[in-house]
Amino acid sequence: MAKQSNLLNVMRKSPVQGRSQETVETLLEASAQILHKDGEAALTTNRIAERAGFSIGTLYQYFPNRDAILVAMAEREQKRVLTRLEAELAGFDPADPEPAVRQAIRAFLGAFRGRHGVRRAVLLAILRRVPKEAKDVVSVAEPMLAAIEARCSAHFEPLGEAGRYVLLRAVAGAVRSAAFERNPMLGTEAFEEALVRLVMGMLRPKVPG
Amino acid sequence: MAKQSNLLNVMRKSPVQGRSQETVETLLEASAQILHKDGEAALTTNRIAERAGFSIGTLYQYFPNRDAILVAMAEREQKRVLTRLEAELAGFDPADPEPAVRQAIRAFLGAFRGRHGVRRAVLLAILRRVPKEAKDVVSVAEPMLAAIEARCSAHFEPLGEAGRYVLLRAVAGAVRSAAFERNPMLGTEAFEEALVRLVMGMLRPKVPG
Amino acid sequence: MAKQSNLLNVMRKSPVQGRSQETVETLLEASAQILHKDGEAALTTNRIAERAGFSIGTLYQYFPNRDAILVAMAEREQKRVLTRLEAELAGFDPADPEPAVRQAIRAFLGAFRGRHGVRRAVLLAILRRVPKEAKDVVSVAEPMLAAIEARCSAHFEPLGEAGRYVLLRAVAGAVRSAAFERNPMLGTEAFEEALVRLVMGMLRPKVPG
Amino acid sequence: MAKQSNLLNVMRKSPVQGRSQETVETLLEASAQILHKDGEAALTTNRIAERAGFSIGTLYQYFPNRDAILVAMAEREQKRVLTRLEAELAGFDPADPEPAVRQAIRAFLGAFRGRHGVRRAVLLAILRRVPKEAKDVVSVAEPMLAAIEARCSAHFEPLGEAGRYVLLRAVAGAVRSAAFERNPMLGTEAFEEALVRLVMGMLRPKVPG
DNA sequence: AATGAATGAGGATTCATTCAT
DNA sequence: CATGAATGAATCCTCATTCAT
Repeated sequence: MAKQSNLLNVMRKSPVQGRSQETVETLLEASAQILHKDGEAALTTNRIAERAGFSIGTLYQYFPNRDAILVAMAEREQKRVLTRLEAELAGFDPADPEPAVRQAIRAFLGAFRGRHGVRRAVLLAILRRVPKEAKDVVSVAEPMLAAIEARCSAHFEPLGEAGRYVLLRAVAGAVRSAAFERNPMLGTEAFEEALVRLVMGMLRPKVPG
Repeated sequence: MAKQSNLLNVMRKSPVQGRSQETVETLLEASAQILHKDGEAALTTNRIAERAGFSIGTLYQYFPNRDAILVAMAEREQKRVLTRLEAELAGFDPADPEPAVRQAIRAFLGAFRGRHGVRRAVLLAILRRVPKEAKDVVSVAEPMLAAIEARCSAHFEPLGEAGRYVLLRAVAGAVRSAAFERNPMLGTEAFEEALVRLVMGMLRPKVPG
Repeated sequence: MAKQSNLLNVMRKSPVQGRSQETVETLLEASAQILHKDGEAALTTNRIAERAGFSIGTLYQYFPNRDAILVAMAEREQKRVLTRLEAELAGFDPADPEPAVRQAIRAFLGAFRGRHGVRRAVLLAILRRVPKEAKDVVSVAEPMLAAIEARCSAHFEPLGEAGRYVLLRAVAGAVRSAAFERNPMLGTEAFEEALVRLVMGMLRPKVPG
Repeated sequence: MAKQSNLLNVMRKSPVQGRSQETVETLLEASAQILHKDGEAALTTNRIAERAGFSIGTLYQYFPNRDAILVAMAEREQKRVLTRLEAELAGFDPADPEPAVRQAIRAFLGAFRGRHGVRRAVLLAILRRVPKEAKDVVSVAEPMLAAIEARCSAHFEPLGEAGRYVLLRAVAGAVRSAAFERNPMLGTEAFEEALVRLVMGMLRPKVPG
C-alpha cells in the first residue's frame, strides 16, 4: 500500500485486485524493455500493450495517457536509486569527504549500469521528455550533496546556491552524456576518479582564523 | 563554396544562385522562430514552409527530410559560437588560466542568451532530438579546453582523457540544465563564477621538482 | 408487477427483490445526474456505474445495453409528466377551452423547468438520441389534446389528423427549442401566452347552422 | 469567390486550385450520401474520405475537424433554402397574407423533400448535433416571417418577441418531426394546410379605430 | 447479486513526404 | 524554381461489452 502511494496520482485506478498489480508491473516492465531495445520513439501505447500481452484498453485502465507511463517509470527508478544512495551515506569522516563522495558517485553510476541497461534507457528517456521529471531525477543526487555539505560545513566553505546548482548538474551532465553515447568509459575507474575530482575541486577548505 | 561544405551533405542541391541561398536562409530563419515561439513540437515541415512563405514542395527541394533542417540549424549555431570563442582565446598568461577560463565561459554562456532566445531554442532542440549532434554541440567547447591545456601544460597536471571528457560534459550539463529550465540564474555572475570554479577545481598545479 | 411492465422488455432481469429495485433506481438516478451536470457525451456506461457506486458488471445485469438505460429514463419521465397532466385536465367549460389549454401548457412547461434541470436534460437527451422515443415523449401531450377535442367537439371544428399532428409537434418544437438553448424566455408569461395563442389559433369555432 | 466566403471560417485552407474545389464538393457530397443512406452514426471522417475516394489526409486538409464538415453541410443547405425562399416572397397582397404564407411554407417543406432525401438527412443531423447551427437552420424561416410582418403590419397586430419565437420554432418543430419520422404526411396537402392554419391562427387582424 | 479486469474495434487527428503541374 | 493537392501509416485514446471470480 505504502509502496504504491506515489504512483496513485498518476494512475487511473488503484489496483485493488492482486491481478491488477501484476498487470501494472508487466506494463511498466514492457515499457522499460521497449525503451531499452528499440528506443524512445518506439515507446507507443499500442506497442507497450502488445509487448505486455495486454490489450490497449487494459493499458488505459491504469494510465490516463502515454506520459503517465513515463512518469511512473521515473518514479520507479528514482526510488531505487534513492534507496541505494541513502544506504551509502552513513559513517564517514567530516574532515575528509573524499571517500564519501567516491561512494556516492559509485552509487549514482550504478544506476546507469544496470546489467540490462534498462535503467539507463528509462532515465535517459525521462531526462529528455518530461521536463518536470528531468529536474526530479537530477535531484536524486541532492540528498547526497546536502548530507555532505551538512556534515562538512565546519571544514569547508559553503557552496552557495549557484555552486550547488552547477555541481549537481555538472555531475549529472557528465554521467548522462556518457550513458547517452554508451561510452565504455562509463564503467572505468578513471571516469569515477574524474567525477570525484570534479566534486572535490568545488570544495574549498575553510581558512582557519 | 567552401563556406557551404558542411551543409552540402545535408542539402539536396547546393544553392548556387542568390535566390536559392535566400530561400534556404528564410526557411532556417522560420524554423528558428517557430522553435522559439511555439516550441519544438510545433516544428513541422508544413509549418516551417508556411511561416517562411514557401510551399512545402520548395522546402523539400532543399532539405531531403525534416531532420536535415535541424542539422542545418545546428551547424549554423555551432559556427557562430565557435567563431566567437576563437576570438576570445588570445593572449593570456599560461600561469594563470583563470581570466581565460572566465572569458571562455562567458562566450559559451552568451550562446544561450541571445536576445531573441532563438539560439537557445535551437540548441535545446538539437540537444534533445539529434543524438549525434548533441555531441557536436558539446564539442564546441573542445577547442577552448585544448587551447588552455596546451598553453598551461607547463604549470598544471594533464587532465587525462576521462578528466577532459568529464569536464566538458560537466560544463555543458550545467548550462544545458539552466537553459532548459529557463532558470534565471543563467544570467547571473554567481552562475558564471560557479562554472569557473568548477573548471579551475579540475586544474591541479604541477608540483615542482 | 404491473407497474414495472413497461420496463420489462428493456430489462435483463426483473428486479423482484427490494435490493434490485434500489439498484436500478440508483443507476437511473446516477444517469440523470450525469446527463444534467456533464452533458450527454459524458453518459457512458462506465461512468454511470461509477457514479452509482456499482460496478460496470452490475449495470449490465439490469440493462442489456446502453440504450436501454436511456429508454428506461424516458419511460420514467414520461410517466411523471403524464400523471401530472391528467390531474390538470378536469372540469372545464367546453365552450371556452382557453383556461384548460393554459393549464395544460403550464403543466407541460413545468416538465422542462424542474429545479434540478435534470428532467430537462433527460428529455433533451432522449429527444436527440432515441428516435423512437422522441415520438413517445411528444405524445405525452396527446391525451391532453384528445381530451380537449373530445369535450369541445360541439363548439369547434375538428382538427383533422394533420392538424392534430402539426399542433402537437409545433408546441413540442417551440418548447424544445427554448429548453435546448436554455432560453430564459422559457419561464416567462409571454412565452406561455404565445403558446396558448398558438393552440387557440388552430381551434376554429363551428359555424352554427 | 463570394460563393465560398461563408465557408472560409470553417475551412482549413481556401481551395485556390480548381481541383481543390472539386475535392471539397466531393467530400461534402459523400458526407451527404452517408448521412442519408447509413445514418448519422456512420458519418465518420474515415468513411467520408473513403466514400469520396480520397485519403483521410486530404479530408483534413480542408476541414480542421469532423464537426466542420457538418457545419459546411449546414451552410450549403441553408443557402439553398434561403435562395428559394427569397424568390417566393415577392408580390403579394398585404391585406391577405395567406397566399404568401402558403407559398413560403411550400418552399420550406421543399427543403425536406429532396428526391434523394439527402437534404433531409443533412438538416436532421445538424438539428441534432450542432446546437449552434440548429438555431441557424431554424432561422432560415426568419426572413420569411420578417417580410410577412413588415408588409402586413398595417392590417395585423404585431406578434411580439415571444410570439415570433414560438411561431418560428413551432413550424420548424412540426416539420422536423415529420421529416424525422419519415412520416408520409410530410408531402400531403393536408399537412401544408395545417401549417398554414398554424401560422394564420397567430396573426390577429387589427381592430380598426 | 456483485465485481472489475480485460477486451479491441474503431474513432479523430497528425505530419513527413511525393509528384504532377 | 516553385507549387500545393494528395497520401496514408501511425498515433493516442474511448467505451460498450464480456466473463471468470
